[in-house]
Amino acid sequence: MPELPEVEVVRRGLARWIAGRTIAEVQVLHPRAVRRHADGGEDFSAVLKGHTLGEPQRRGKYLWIPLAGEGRSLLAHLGMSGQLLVRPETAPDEKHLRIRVRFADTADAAGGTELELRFVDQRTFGGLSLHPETADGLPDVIAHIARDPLDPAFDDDAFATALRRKRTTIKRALLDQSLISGVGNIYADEALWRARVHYERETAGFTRPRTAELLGHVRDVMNAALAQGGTSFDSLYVNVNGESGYFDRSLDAYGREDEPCRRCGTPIRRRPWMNRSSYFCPRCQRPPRAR
DNA sequence: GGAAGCTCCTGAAAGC
DNA sequence: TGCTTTCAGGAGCTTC
Repeated sequence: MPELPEVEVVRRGLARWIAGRTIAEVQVLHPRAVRRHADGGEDFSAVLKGHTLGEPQRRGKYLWIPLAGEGRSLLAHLGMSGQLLVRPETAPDEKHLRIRVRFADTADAAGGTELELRFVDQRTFGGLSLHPETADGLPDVIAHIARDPLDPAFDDDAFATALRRKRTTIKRALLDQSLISGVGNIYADEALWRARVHYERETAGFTRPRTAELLGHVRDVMNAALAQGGTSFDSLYVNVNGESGYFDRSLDAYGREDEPCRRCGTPIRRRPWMNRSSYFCPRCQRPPRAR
C-alpha cells in the first residue's frame, strides 16, 4: 500500500525518466482512473497532448508534475494499488492498465527503446487529474493537505499544538492528512509500536515532549522504509521499474498478528478499527482506561 | 465546525 | 470444483 516512502520512491523514478519529456498521446483506458478530472477523460487526454512535463513534486501521498509554462499540474494519487510504471512501448499491457502516456521524445539512450508511462491500478482507488496551481505551486485540490514530517518546513510545534487541540485518538490524528500528511495505516502502527503508545490514546493528553518523541519515531520508520525502497506485501506496490521494496521484512507490528513482539515476546494483536486493522503489542502499548 | 462513520472498488484467500 | 464471503484501506462525502 503506497504511503509516503513508496510515493517518494516513485517520484524519484519519475524525475529520472520522464521530467522534461513532451507528451505525444494519452490513452484513458478506464474512466474511474480520471474521475477526479472534472472535464472527463477526453479532455484529460486533449489537454496533456503536446505539453512538456516539469520536475515531479510530492506532498504526503500525492505527487504532481507541473506542465511547463501552463500554471497547471498533472496530479497523481496511487490509492491502495496504483502504480506509475515507465515501460518500453513493446512490453505487454498489464492486466489493470488504466492510463497510457506516450512521449514524443522517449528514445532510451541505452537501447533506443521507446519508453512510455503507464498508470496501473487494480483496485481503482487511485487516479490522475489536472488542476490549476495555487500561488505556492500546489495543485489547488490538495491545498488542504498538511506538510509531511520529512518536509524541512514541517512545523513540529504547530503540530503539537494542533494535536492537543483535537478531541480524538492518536491513530485517527496520524491518519488525518490535514494535520500531518503521508502517514497511512502501516506506518501509523509501526510508529506507535516504536513509541509504545496504544492507538486509542487521546490526543489531548500528548505533551510536547511526548509528541516530539512520536514524531521522531514516525520519521525514523519512514526514513528506514525509504532506504529500503518502500514496503510491499505483494505486487501491488512497485517503483517505476516494477520492482518491489523490502521494508515489509523490517516491520515490527503491522501484519504480525500472533507473532511475538520483538521487544517483550508477547503475541502481537490485531483489532478491527475503522473498517481496517490495528496491530499492537498489548504489553508494550497499554490501552487507555475506559472512558 | 469538528468528529465519526460510510462508501467506492477489485481480486486473493478462506470457507463451505 | 465452484460459489460465496471476507478482507485489504485512502480519502471524499454524509451524518451527527
